[in-house]
Amino acid sequence: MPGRNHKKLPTPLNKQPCVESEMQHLADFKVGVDNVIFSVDTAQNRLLVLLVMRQQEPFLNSWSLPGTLVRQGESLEDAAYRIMAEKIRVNNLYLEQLYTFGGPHRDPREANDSYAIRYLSVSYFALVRFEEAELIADKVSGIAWYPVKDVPQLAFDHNQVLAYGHRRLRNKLEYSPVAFDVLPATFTLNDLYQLYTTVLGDNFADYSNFRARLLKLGFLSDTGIKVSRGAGRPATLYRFDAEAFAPFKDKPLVFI
Amino acid sequence: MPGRNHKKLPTPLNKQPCVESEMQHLADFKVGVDNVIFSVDTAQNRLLVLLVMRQQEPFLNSWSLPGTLVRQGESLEDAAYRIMAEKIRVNNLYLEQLYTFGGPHRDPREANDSYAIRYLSVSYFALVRFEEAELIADKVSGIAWYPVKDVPQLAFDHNQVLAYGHRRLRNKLEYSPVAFDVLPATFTLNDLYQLYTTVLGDNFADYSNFRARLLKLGFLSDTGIKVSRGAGRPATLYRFDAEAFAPFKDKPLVFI
DNA sequence: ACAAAAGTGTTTTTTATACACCCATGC
DNA sequence: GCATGGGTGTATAAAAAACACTTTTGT
Repeated sequence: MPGRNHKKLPTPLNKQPCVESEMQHLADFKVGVDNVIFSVDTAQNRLLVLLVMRQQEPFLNSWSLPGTLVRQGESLEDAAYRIMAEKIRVNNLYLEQLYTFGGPHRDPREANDSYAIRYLSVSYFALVRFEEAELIADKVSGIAWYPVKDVPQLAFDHNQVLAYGHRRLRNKLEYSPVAFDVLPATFTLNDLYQLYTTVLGDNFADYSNFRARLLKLGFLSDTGIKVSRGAGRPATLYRFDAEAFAPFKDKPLVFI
Repeated sequence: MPGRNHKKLPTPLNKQPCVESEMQHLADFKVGVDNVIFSVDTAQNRLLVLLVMRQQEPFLNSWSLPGTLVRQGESLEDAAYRIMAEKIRVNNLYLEQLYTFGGPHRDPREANDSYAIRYLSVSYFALVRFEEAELIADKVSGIAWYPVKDVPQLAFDHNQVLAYGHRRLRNKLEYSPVAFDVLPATFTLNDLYQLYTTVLGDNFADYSNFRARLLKLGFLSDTGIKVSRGAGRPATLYRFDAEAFAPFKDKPLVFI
């Protein structure tokens, strides 16, 4: 499990520094990139993650995070964007590296003997707008948004990767303005509030205080446009003002 | 640069799913682990990072972060702990994964043609107690604590890795109790305060408020022992009480 | 008219910040 | 006795939390 670690050091093995002759003991790797792609269905207040059905061994016909192996001349980030481009059509997205899982035997393709190629996975975390995201279902391959609450058993250690991504998402939402990457360009304060409650659970300020706090920060600009959603008073549409937000960057600001 | 990313997706290249025939286009990797090892010299109020002088090409005779290549059957974390054990003798340490740097051409051993082996680096972040850390200088290899303020040009992209590690250290210190892994088992509140100012700069609460806040949290237990350091009133030694801290775990608590 | 959704304001409590002051020791 | 580092308290400002209330729409 990634995260904190407190351990005693093994007793130092008074060994020689790494020399050429040791080359043969080094592991050879293929490097995979797996994306944890989140979106929020504001209509149904559900946090979703994108899963694909595996078309090949190992774990044929298991759901898994969309992933790929890194190609020659391709950076890790390139690979992560390639996965996105293959699975989904979006105009905006937020993407950052998550964690690298690299223990031996995490991939069954690694034969039992220790001379086989190792498979290492660098995971990326992505956030896209649900409404404008168009899934690319190439031929019969399964691809679907799953509510994170009921994801099934996944291939490899992907449940663990997902759990880690979910934790990161919660943190990101609290400490940085990623929310505005998932919402449409203009949104109501209620949309924003729903997003927060959906992802974080409703253990934070009530709507009235949430509202007051955010407006005081001053990086939401009133578009003047009102939109009516069924009964009730129409809501004003706001727009995220990146320039006005700039001064808050890298501050330990929390806007729950 | 690791961190936030907003990008347009490339236009989706309507390609086939990854099949066996593509195996030959995949990159082959050796995986390195590099550790950013910090300690704090409380006597001189300096934040230090451990550097080693490279004994081999590439970057022979450049300072670099201590690192190694991952061996067969060894996990990434194992490799990180092995580096520690080879360079330093300590009783306690904090260690966690930092970031994975994996672009092509980040290592000059990668030949110019794109068919060569790629070198990927998984960095780890470590924190040790300066006073009890004993450096292991195997034969003539250079190894030294450097004040982070004046680290020289390092091998590879290690200056970048260090910068990222430094950022993580500052965050960790603010949001989690790592400080108690670097301090001796018993310490004065001034030791703790010095540590914070050294790492974070003194842009936070004055000593009196710092003190009041921490004591109110209740996870520092008074040992009753007083210690005198030159002139002035003797200070009480405190001990970090992990059990009393437990309820604060995973809370968005900030104790600056 | 009234329910539903949006938006405003007020009160109370808690936390942050600044700073004044007392305490114990070495020299 | 006085400089030095350790420790306590108070007064003020700001932020968080709770919640009552008004406004504007659809039906």
